[in-house]
Amino acid sequence: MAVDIREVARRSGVSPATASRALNAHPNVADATRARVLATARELGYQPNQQARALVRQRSDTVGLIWDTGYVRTHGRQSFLQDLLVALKMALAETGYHLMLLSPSSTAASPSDFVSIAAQHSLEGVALMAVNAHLPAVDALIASRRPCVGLDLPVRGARASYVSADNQQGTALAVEHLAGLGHRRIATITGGAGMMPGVERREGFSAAMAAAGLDVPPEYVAEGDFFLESGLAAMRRLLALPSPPTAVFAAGDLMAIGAVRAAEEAGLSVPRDVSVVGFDDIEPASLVHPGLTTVGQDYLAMGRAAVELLVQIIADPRVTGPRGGARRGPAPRLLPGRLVVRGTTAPPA
Amino acid sequence: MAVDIREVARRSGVSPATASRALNAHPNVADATRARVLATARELGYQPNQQARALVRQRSDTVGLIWDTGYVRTHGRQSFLQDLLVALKMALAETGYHLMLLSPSSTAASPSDFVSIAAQHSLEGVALMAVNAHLPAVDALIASRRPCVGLDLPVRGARASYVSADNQQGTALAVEHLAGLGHRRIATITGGAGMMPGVERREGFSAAMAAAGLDVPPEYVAEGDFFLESGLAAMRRLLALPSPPTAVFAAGDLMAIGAVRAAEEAGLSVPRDVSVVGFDDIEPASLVHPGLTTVGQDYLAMGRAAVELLVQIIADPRVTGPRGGARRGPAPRLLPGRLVVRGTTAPPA
DNA sequence: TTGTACGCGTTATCAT
DNA sequence: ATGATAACGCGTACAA
Repeated sequence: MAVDIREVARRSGVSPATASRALNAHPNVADATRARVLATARELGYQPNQQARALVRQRSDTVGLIWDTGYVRTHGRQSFLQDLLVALKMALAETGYHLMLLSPSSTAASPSDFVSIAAQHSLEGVALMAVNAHLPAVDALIASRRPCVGLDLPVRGARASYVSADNQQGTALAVEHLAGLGHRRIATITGGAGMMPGVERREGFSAAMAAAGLDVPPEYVAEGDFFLESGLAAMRRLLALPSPPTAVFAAGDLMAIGAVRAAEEAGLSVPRDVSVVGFDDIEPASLVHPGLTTVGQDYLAMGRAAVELLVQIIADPRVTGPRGGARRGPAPRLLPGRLVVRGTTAPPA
Repeated sequence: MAVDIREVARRSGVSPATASRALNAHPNVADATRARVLATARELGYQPNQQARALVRQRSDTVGLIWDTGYVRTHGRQSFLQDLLVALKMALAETGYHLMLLSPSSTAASPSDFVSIAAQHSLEGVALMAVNAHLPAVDALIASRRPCVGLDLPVRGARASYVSADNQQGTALAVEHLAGLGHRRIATITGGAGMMPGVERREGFSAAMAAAGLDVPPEYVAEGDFFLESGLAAMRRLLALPSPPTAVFAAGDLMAIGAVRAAEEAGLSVPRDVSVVGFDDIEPASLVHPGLTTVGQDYLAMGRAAVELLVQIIADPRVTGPRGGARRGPAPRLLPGRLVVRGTTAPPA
């Protein structure tokens, strides 16, 4: 049914080798011959078999995505990651790569042996999302020198790097906005301690507050986990404080929305009684009322950056420096956030 | 670097053929031999090359997803589709299939030749999302007899079927809820005319209204396209009517949220002055204030159903009935919706 | 410039 | 029960 390269060759009156060369734009083939082969190929609707191609070329024009969606069952969706996936797909499409979704749990044999998965499919690169960066399986993957790019995940290695929001800058934007409005008692609701965005935004908050000459009492740091409920709970704790904050920076929009809800439940009005700023600018941020003031990430740009980075690492000749060169891969790409002022921030009462 | 089956065979003292049989649980192999092969395979960390495997077996344990995300650039994200993708991925992972994201535009040669794409990768099945079901490329794909499953897309064929919400039932739920509250002047904001959900919910609305003994004047049908802006615009038109509706059923949550916003902009209070019901129960539905009353879809169940359907079609021996049997594939799976009552519905003033 | 022959890693057929 | 051998479809030394 499917027409193979030998058929094309035969109908063109050349050998399969020549046909292959013609089709793959090799230099040493007569123009007339190439034209003839290309013509019959088009005519026959020839499409090279990717399996065979990958087998002999040892590459597959495919990158894999490792994304542990286990949290969905217990906590619900995470919009930003979904947006990111779409962006990744779109950016990848333009480069000609396909994207294969691998499930850490899909290999019954070795539950999370990313190295094997990648090798089995001759993946040219791997993108990682929402997995614990400290997993041995991730270390092993990086050590295997297969091109890797982390999305909001600090993977570094000879052929690995990552993209993420510039959390320091973004957080500073939020704090400056709040301070600029006149707030001095500013608290934060943090993301999970294990995730880079959580950690960096937590640290960025302290730094930005210090830069603004503001104090951060320990009780003004309420721990959350990026999901709605944790924002609700954290805000309740903050509001119960003897000296509650007049503004809150939440490390994620979902938590910020939870915080707003908690404030309203407590009989407060946002932003009159308390201001709230989020991070990410997920779709609901513009839909809730009042609209959430937040630090927006350009997820399409982030997807593009991730692909650029990955392509760059893939293209990089695997030159091992002296002594096997434990060289670092390209520098991470930090994408600046922009402040999106909506309706949850105002000067303190 | 990677260890192949011949290495395993050699170290086990058997031929590659026997090693293959042992590893693939073939019947005719001595227990002792199998044990030995399995042991050395594990010891060596042997992982079969999927390319080679797919090449010779003519199948790849991979299903493709065709999802045209072109709309993202112009209209923005569509949460429900993203949710659906996640569900698909999760369900697929449990069956051992991998999921390959194909971009209609990723093949420079033939822009949307799904048949070729599927053939090139030996895809065992293809899932379709957000593509125009009337595209010639889709017809060709179905005609190629490659197992297909549409997600909210009415693809039918010998080896093709689809899953979708039971739009008739879901819409009836919404209308009955509204009628039960005492509303009689109920309008609808429709989805795109080209998409199945839009069409079916439009028709379901008329049917449900008729069943409730209510009239639907033509001006009570405002056309939208599932995106927020269209909901806003449609609601403005409805409210400008000489005799505006007291309740509105929007075919999608985003449009419903837009409708609520338009009502508020017009100085109306929801649900006191006008009630609004949506469809899908996307994440923002529970986040907006007041919470959106809507017809909830279980997206995880839908993903599972899609995978079950696809697996069923794949497993089905391609028995062609008499005369080449243009038999229909399995019946579509319609998933019932459930009414999620939140804060945008109340009895008419 | 072109053709021959081999190998990529695996499974399937047919002997034994 | 096991082993040799031949595919699967393609790219690429090497020879011509």
